[in-house]
Amino acid sequence: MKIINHLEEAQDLNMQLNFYDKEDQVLLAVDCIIFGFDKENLKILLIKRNFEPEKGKWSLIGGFLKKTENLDQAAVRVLHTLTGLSDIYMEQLYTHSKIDRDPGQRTISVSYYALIDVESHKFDGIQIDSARWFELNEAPDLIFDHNEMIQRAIARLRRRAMTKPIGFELLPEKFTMRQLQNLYESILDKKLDKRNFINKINSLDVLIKLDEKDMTVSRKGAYLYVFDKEKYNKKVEEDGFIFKI
Amino acid sequence: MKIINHLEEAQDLNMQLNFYDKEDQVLLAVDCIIFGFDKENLKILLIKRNFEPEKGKWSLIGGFLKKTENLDQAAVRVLHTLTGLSDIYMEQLYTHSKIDRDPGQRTISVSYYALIDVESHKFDGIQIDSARWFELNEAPDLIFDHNEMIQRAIARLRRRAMTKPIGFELLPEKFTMRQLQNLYESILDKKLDKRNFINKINSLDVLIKLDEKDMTVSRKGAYLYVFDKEKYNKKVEEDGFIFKI
DNA sequence: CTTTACTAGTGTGTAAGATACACTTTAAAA
DNA sequence: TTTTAAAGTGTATCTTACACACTAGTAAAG
Repeated sequence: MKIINHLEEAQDLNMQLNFYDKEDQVLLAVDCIIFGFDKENLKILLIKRNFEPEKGKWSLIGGFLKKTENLDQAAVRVLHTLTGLSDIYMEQLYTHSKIDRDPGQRTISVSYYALIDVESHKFDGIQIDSARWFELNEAPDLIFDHNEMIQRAIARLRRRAMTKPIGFELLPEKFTMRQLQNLYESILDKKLDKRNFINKINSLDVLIKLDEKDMTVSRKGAYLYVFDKEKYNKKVEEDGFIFKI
Repeated sequence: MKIINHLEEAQDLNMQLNFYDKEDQVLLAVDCIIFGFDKENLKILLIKRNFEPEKGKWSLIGGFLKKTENLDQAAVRVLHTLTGLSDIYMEQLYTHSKIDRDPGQRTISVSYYALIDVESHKFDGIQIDSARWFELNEAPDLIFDHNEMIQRAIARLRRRAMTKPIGFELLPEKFTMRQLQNLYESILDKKLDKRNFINKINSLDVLIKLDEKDMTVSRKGAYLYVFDKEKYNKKVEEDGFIFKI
């Protein structure tokens, strides 16, 4: 009967599915969408490829997974190798597998996004001559499916930033309310009301206001704040607190 | 100087990263977390492995990616081959790459979750003798990192169900308000207030109330509804509507 | 035919949170 | 001392979330 046939068939296919074929091995790549914030605007770091295929075109930073590491480690290694950066917030995004996404060879790529504060890392070696920061809406056309990866990364960053305190990864340790607001305005791509924003942030009660001012922007000077990570973690553990902007 | 050295080093490594090695090719698997709802409870479908390694243990449904398909296609194929199901909602979740996750061989696995209505698919061939539905909290210990995959899937389902109308994938085409509420209570694992739930759903204005009752549960009978997908899509496009429970 | 039993169905008041909105303060520079 | 430019601050109103309890309808039992 149909079900029995299907059953036998399924068990056969089970075997087929699981007796693998060396032929079906693939190359796994990791590509990093690196977001940076320079107190004004949200940017992404791109490099001009100095190797084939697509030499001379702009692309994300990427590399291949090695047998001796997992994907998170590969992402960290790739980022470090090409930019000198380490100890950076990274998160896996999505795995891209269109058959001809890399015309040279069958490659599946796992995208990661990273968040860094541009100013604090200015001299970490990001000045590979071929690397450059681009405004989100001024990024050039990229190779393969890298544009799609960036779109996904932006969407994810937007969602995450609304419910997790990942924004602070993009700011220096000490920051002003205005910088924090600029950051959220960049991420969400819309203007926010100054008073409402400050009221909301203060009601979350996870920032420490310092007795110190940033005098570089205004005459009056703006108080500096730091994110109180311990307090935040404690609130999350104890009351299931959600950081909600 | 440091930066110049780093620059040269980086370009060298660029080459290293991109002159790939056949040695670094890996097997890519796909594993499916299949959620089902039977008008009462949320369940997952597991199979007892009839092949090594870990023969006899429970696991998710899975298989290997072939050179001729992308990951979405592989997930659809694996699901269809092992259960007979087709035309099912699926979404990519996460890529698992711990080095020893599969003790037999280096395998990276991409997890997908699928949503189906158990009743409507009772005779689609899910009765492979070794497959069974489990309540979420009664699932046995699974092989490899499959438990972790399920936890991630539950978390994702919870978040998605709050902002996208994917819940309807788990219900028959026609359903009662009580079934819809049961579904959300199962997904969120908490009781909801009947009146508030109905008020909220009605305010979303994407259901059509039929002139037809389900008489199987109560004497009075409960009106049946269908999800108006066209109306929903139109609202999303025109006003950026968000389905928010 | 009447009663019983069982689930479906319905509306409002209150509290909390979101939003809109404009003037005063501060300190450096002119 | 005046000017300038950004920082900082509070309240009223609207909207949304939540708590809450009784009536309606039908089939089955007596």
